[in-house]
Amino acid sequence: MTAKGRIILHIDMNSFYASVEAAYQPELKGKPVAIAGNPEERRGIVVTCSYEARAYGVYTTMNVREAMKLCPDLIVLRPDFDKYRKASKAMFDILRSYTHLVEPVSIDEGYMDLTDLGLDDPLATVKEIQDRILRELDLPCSIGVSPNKFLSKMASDMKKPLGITILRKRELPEILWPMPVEEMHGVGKKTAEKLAGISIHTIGDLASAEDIQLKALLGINGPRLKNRANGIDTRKVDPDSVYDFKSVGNSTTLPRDYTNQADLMKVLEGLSGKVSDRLKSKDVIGYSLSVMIRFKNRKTITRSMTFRHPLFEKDKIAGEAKSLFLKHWDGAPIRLLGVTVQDLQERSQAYKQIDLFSYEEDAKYEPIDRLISDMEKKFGTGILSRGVKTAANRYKSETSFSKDFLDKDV
DNA sequence: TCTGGGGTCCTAGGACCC
DNA sequence: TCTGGGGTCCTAGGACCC
Repeated sequence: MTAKGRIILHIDMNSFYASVEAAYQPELKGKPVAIAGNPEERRGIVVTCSYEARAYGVYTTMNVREAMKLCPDLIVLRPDFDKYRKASKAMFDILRSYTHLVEPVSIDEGYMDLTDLGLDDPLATVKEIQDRILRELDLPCSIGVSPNKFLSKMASDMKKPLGITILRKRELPEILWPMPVEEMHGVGKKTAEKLAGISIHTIGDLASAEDIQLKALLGINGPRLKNRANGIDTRKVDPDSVYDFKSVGNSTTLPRDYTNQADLMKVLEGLSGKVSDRLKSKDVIGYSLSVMIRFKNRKTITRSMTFRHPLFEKDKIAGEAKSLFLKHWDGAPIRLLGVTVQDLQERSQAYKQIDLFSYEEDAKYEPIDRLISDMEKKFGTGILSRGVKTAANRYKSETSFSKDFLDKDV
């Protein structure tokens, strides 16, 4: 049987932020470098570090002061995301010069599908890609090559930095199956613990586990992980997936725990402003809002609300975020606040809905609960029920929210 | 080891509809 | 009045990833 599998690549930039800094400042090369927040603040943690720093035991999420104890010569730089975004774009431009089937996953990694290029020697092309990124941008990457996304992702992780790893299906028993199951992409600490409970310790154990048992333990994720362990993954490389944002949020750990309401309101305003700016620059609007609250003891809650009218203006987002926060705050010291807008839609798609629902000036921008109570006053209590909410959502893009709509059999 | 900020996807219960 | 089954929406939380 001829191998008619696909040729999927996973490109993973090596210690990306640190490498970008070294590309800008060659004197950093060969030195222990960490990108981190301010060590004076509790936010001061290592975001990325060079391989030289890792040799000292420095790792991502480590406190900067901890890191400097381990490595006194550590060069600590503040992150410069504009720089990283620019480098990322240049990197993806190189990938796209081969095929449009490039799917960015994050700022420093992505997938490519080379199948349809009909290459005689795919490996030569893979080497060329790695080489060009290194020569043209001065940035190292590791590349995994296999018939699907999952295996390529696993493969790119196997040789760093500057590795190229080819993973063929027939090699799975030898290469993949002996690995601890927690090294599988998609298996974290909790899942690994659960799996250990039914004596699954390696990827091979998972590959031969009972479907029913996995489903009972992990839900639909169980059989999916088992498939991956067997090298089965049918996900396509989708160049458009980057444009499907599901949410836009900003959060911040406060310099100290706050209890003063005015201070907290200021923070929420700042976060709302950032979210609003980002929504506008992406040209999207949202229909629900959630506020994340982390207390002194690190316990974290989220409180959310769905709206009839789109959110994108700073004042609107801030107003709703504040009232949502105040509704659930008892004065306890706060460590972190976050504001996120979800249920996004392209702004161009949204104009008609704004029109449909502005049947009444003061109903504009009201959350549905208030809108409904207003309408009950107008049309009588009997006519409206909770079901109207569901129905309104179902029909929101097809019909107008008017007396006509209320007369419909819903 | 006591720790950031950006996300995605899944689960589960209550309320409701048909 | 009690009964069932399929489904959606909303909210909250958890696991995971980079």
